[in-house]
Amino acid sequence: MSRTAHGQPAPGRPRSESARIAVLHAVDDMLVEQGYAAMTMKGIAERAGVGRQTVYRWWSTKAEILLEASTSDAAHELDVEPRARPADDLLAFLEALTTFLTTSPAGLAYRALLGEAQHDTAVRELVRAADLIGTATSAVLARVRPHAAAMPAPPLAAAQLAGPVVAVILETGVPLTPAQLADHTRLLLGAWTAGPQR
Amino acid sequence: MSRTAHGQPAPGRPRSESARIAVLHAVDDMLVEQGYAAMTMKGIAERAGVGRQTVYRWWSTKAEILLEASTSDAAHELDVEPRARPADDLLAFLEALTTFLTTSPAGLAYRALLGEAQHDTAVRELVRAADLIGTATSAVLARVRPHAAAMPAPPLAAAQLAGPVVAVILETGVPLTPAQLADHTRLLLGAWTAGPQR
DNA sequence: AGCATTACGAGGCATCGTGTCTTGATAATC
DNA sequence: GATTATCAAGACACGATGCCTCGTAATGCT
Repeated sequence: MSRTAHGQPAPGRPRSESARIAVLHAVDDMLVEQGYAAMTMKGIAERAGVGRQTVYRWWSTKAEILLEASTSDAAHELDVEPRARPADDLLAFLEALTTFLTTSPAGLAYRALLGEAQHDTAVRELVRAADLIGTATSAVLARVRPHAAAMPAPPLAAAQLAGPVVAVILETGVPLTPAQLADHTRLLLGAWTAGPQR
Repeated sequence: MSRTAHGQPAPGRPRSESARIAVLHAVDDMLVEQGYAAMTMKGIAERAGVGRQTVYRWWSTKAEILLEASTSDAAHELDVEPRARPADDLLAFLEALTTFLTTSPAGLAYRALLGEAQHDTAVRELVRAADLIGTATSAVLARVRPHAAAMPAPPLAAAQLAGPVVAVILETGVPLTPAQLADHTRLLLGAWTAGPQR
């Protein structure tokens, strides 16, 4: 349980860690009930039954709370069961990624954070440091790499695999279809397996 | 010069189109001077030497103004000169896209809009309707398609080409390197040319 | 030219969110 | 049982929003 950023959380020890947990639960609930835009620091405090100063004591922005509230869920949802065939492995991951970004509360939170990151440097650092999608993508790629001799280095390969999925959702809100995901993995895996075509 | 959304801009015709232009110029300037986050409707009006009501008369949100102010610049910057070889054509486009998203004022505006779109449905519709990146990408792909027999249908192909570039910038703020862009185009073009590897 | 219409700049207004500060109650430590 | 410090609650100043009202000036129609 990191103390988040904000410096140390105060000299005295927290009388109740439960205040932190109440806030995180409140944020979880409010996110699905009213969405990110309608969430306010004041509203979070009231919903959590907590003083406003208590919220500010541990987090300095909505983004920090949201990230802490959704990180573990996100990591769990993007950690797909390995499949025997590489193509199935990649496809299962991309489908999980799509579900995450379009329907999961944690995914919606992540998209909101990604949005804030575009005009707030501090949030950008938070998102980059968490790197939820990059980490999950790399895990899958590590399993597939032995079967794909021509796969580029991790950063580019991860971008090639997940980038199209992420970008389309961020730009339009509508994900690639399962058929498109299948075509994408097939083409990419083919290129990674076959080697450069000069 | 479209009248933007907002319904009709009012029954009477604009006494001076110059008010609109002043606002658009002010937004352009303020975007580079203070960034999107610091921009306010009040500030825009004052900077443009215009009453606040005048701003609200023609645009209902900051996002609408920003989109109108940067659309033509964006389209121009993403319209790259065709190259003889398909690989060069794709690479030149991706480099232009990278420059656009990381250094151009219009590109920064577009990223800010993309950010807002993640928690504002109305903005999402605006961005989707404009579809600046998708349009530019499709134009390039149309030139390359004759040389790439196995290229998927336009929506997927566009996502495969531009998605990784866009996603990495949105997620980290740091673009793919020129070398990575070159590797990406080479691999993609190879896969599109060679056909499915089953 | 003259009149009605309507946008215009300026700024007041209520409302809301933010982040800080204060208060009185409550729990932990000695 | 006294001291200390956290806590919930809410007051506060500030800034942004979007609406509304002025008096003014430009436009369209006759």
